[in-house]
Amino acid sequence: MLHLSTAMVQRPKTREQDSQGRILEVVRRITKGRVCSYGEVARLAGLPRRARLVGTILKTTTARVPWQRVVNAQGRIVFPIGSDAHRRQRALLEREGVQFIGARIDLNRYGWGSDGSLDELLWDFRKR
DNA sequence: CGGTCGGCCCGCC
DNA sequence: CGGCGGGCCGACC
Repeated sequence: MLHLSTAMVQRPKTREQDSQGRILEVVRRITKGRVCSYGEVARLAGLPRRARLVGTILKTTTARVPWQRVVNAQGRIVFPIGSDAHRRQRALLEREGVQFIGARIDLNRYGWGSDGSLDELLWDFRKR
């Protein structure tokens, strides 16, 4: 399991960097074959109501994180259907076993949190 | 189901 | 400092 300290190799100085670190840390932990919404990632990172920031960070970061596992609260890829980005994200998700119904993912089935690893995350955060 | 409307809050002019 | 818009969200029609 990834230890928290490994994700913080570069200690954040500003609040912005801190937020970014926390968000990327949560995204990194989303289990393969699961998805999580922007808003949920924000909440888990301790940044409620910052869904848009999650999007901004995923767009700009160069860090290798499983960005494809973040979708909107309706279980849909945010990129326009037909765009390269949309196809790319969908292909990555399908490759890890996530099924689509039309353009939608059933969050009750593939939403992160129904597989136990989320409990580990919360436990880790509580220990800090 | 799809469309709109605020609300959100920071990042970037 | 003031405005604007974003890989969003929930409520509502």
